[in-house]
Amino acid sequence: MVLKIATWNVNSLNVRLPHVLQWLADAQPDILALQETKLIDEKFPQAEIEAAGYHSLFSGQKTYNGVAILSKQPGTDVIKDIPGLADDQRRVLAATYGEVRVLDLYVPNGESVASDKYQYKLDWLDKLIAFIKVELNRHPKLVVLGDFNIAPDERDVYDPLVWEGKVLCSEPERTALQDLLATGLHDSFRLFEQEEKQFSWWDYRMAAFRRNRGLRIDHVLLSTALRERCKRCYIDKAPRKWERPSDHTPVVVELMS
DNA sequence: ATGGCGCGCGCAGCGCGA
Repeated sequence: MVLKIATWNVNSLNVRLPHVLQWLADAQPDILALQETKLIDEKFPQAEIEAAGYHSLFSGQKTYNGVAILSKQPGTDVIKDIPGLADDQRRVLAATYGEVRVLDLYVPNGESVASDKYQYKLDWLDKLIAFIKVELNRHPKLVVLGDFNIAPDERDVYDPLVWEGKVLCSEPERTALQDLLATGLHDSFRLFEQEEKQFSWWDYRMAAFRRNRGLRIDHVLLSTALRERCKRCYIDKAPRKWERPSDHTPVVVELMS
């Protein structure tokens, strides 16, 4: 048996619900973590998702942010905040599915390295790392996935010179991601030999997708106990080719269960 | 060299994303 787990920043679930339902039908994931739903909980399309055979957990707000986890089996032990981080922004959702703990993240973008939002991003990542140390002790079988808004290294950037030192690629952000991995997590994409120039996000402008001018900023991180069970990690570019797509596309892992 | 799109909100055009 294979457990299929995916992450997708949908850039408005209101607009992208048909895409999500289509992708659920096509890919049949066991768990799909969403980011940027941009919906208050009262407007979450729970009935439509249930009709597709999926349970849902969600933590949303108006206009911005918002995370959700869709799953074939219901989740338990739900957390909607990093403990000790009082934050109105809905960026965190954790739940347990059988023996696997899932932590869905929408990491702050940061805007630019000179921005207050960039400092907020680095502080947020510090708090996250402290939380993950605790979470890994409680749940050795941990998946941390989502939109990290960090391209881990040069392989993850279409033109490293253009992006050098810029937000999403700056050294402090990359160091924070390395510190996060050092708690005992592994970038599932890099567990395997991969083709070059594979990305999970492409700007809507400049025909960036057609020219493959993208970044790999959406990740599925696995604890050591789950790394051994990971058979595959791939980026599914198909939804990025659909009409009116999100600028991100799903990243998928398959675990032996 | 710059900006170029798409979203929500709300009804014009701006803030935001990455």
